[in-house]
Amino acid sequence: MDERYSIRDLAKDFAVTTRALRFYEERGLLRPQRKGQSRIYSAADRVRLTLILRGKRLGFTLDESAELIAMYDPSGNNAGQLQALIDKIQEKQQRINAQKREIELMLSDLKEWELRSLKALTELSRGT
Amino acid sequence: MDERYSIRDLAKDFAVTTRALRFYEERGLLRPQRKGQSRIYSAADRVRLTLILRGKRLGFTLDESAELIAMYDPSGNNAGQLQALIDKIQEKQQRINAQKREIELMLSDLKEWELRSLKALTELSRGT
DNA sequence: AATAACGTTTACGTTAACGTAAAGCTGGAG
DNA sequence: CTCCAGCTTTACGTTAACGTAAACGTTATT
Repeated sequence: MDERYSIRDLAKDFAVTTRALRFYEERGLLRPQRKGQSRIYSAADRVRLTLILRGKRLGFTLDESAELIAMYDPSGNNAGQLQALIDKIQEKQQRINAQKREIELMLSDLKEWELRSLKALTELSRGT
Repeated sequence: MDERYSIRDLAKDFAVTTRALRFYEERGLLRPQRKGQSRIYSAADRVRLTLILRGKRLGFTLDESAELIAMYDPSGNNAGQLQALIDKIQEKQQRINAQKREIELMLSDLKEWELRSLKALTELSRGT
């Protein structure tokens, strides 16, 4: 249950480069153990990496993800942390919803134009 | 109806810096006229700027916005252009919807945790 | 022992979207 | 004419998130 993974295992499993993994560590987002000079990743590290990548997909910066992961961490888990985390994520949700509305507006505009130009074309071909 | 605006007018109206405006021009997204050495922006330029900023809010790069604006442009307006534009924007819409779903999942997870930890706390204070 | 296959550190390179600063026109108020 | 505010060009600086390359250690295999 506490499997050990090499850096290449992780890179392969998550489709990222080893450079990225070392970089995340440098930025404090991962803290793999060492066996000699080599890094050894645990299941917990995989969870953290999952969160990092999810953050990226949602447009968070690495610093933001670091913050979120720290809040996720059940070490200093006073309920305030959790609520703060929820707040942060809800903010993001607002932005995404705003984007959704904006792009829906663009599309309805464009489709209206499309209709109009189609009509214009057919009328034109009828010599109206 | 074909008002003329100085670079500072535009910067103020759209809350961007003059540097940004010159940069957009350098990247081919704006083409203001010149009166002597100074730039003179038209209503059409304002529309283009609106599209640029909308693009930014939606997470498009400037290059992508340039492409979209070119398609918007009614100069070479064969209906194919319009459809291609719609397609591109629908792609973006998919991504945004995916983000929306993903963040909703995160939130429901978090709220569930919240519930659990609250329960744990109260039970603990009751000495259960 | 030699080679291959991985891993490590160190460090410079890259792209995007401007920020910031320097230094020089220029048109209008006084 | 003089001067300043506002415009211009030129160019180097900045941040994020790695890419890329060099040079070197380690281990398992041949």
